[in-house]
Amino acid sequence: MAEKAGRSGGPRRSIGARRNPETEAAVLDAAAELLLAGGPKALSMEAVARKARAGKATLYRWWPGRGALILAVYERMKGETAYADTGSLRQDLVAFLEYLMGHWRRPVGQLFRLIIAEAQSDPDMAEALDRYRAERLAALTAVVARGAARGELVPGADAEAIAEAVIALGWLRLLTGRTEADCTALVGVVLDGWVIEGA
Amino acid sequence: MAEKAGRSGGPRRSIGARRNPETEAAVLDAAAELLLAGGPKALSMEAVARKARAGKATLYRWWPGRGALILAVYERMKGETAYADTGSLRQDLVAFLEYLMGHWRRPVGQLFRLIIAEAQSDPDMAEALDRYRAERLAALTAVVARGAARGELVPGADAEAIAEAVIALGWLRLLTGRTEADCTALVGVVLDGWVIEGA
DNA sequence: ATCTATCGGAACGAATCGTTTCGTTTGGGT
DNA sequence: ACCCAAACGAAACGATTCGTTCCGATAGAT
Repeated sequence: MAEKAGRSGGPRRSIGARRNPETEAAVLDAAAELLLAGGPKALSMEAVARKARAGKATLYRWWPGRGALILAVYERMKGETAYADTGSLRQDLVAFLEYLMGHWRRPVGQLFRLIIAEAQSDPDMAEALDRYRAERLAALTAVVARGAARGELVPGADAEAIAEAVIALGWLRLLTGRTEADCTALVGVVLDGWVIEGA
Repeated sequence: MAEKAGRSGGPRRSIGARRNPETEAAVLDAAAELLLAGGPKALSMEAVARKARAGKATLYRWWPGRGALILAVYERMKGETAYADTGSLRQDLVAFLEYLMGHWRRPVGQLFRLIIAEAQSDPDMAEALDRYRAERLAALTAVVARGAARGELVPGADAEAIAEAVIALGWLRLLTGRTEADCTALVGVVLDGWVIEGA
């Protein structure tokens, strides 16, 4: 199933001197399905080309290698991350972490694990991951800073350091297959020292 | 260099119906040198066998695959982790994290990154990593609990959660290539909420 | 003395890699 | 209207690695 041979059943042909969107979609579909079905090592350029009924030349024309293909699949799968604004920093962070963990319990989590793994040996992947991480860290730092501006934290609290600690816990849990977690407790460990409960 | 052909220059032969320690040493040396020189992807069973002047049959006889070989190299490289006992929990944790970061700045850190990466797709490696992680978590939890027993923490502090948060920060820094860090600040983020400074 | 497990070496089929070539299709520039 | 250029699928290439399987030689174990 899902061999993606186009609606007509026939093979996709060139649509002229420009990129065929159907081909791109078929390739990314095939790559995603391979990841889902057989895990990371099932994703070979060879297998993707076969399943997508695409030529390897076409693959290498648009995606320099395995890493680029994985990133493209990820970019397509990940949606927009929502950052709650409940008025309580603690609740905001718990909501973020619960969203993150729930997100990672789905196939996209397996994909992100693979990206982190690839980044340990592929410089391009490492750079892409670092950009993404910095982007997320900045967003979460803003959440913490917003809470601090509301006077929820003791003076001198380092918003970025707190955000990084929350993210670090998320990564550790993801990489060790423990995304079922009490997010309230996890946030509490990091936050309890800095929050002003009553006032 | 370091082609490890034995002291006499000739090839190693069987020493009878038992394992040849020279062969084991030569294989692990070769694997470690390949990792150091060419990175993770340079470590293939083929290359190790070539450099160690060993038969592939010999490799597969003792190490089921790439993962087992990597683990064996790691077991051989990692020394005993020392857990300081300064009388101050904060100083103990800072010392631990500084030791860890310093440790990981050396080649063994690159190796540990590779192990984490492999564990994301290799179940055997994942299990081995989980055992190791649990072992280290228990040891660091003991350090925190020791401090709590001395009355350094507020009542109700979760020693294991605090230890896990410290480890999580270490992992995040390792995986994102930022092992140069202010360990005092990192520990502070997690610990400041729980420590009783004066008393 | 025989048994047995080890050793290095070589070869095997299979899979994947990255590149290249080919013929076909068709939009866009001239 | 015409033709070039680019994209397409398909196939083949040599190279590399994988995991397995033979082989003859070695030497401790029984």
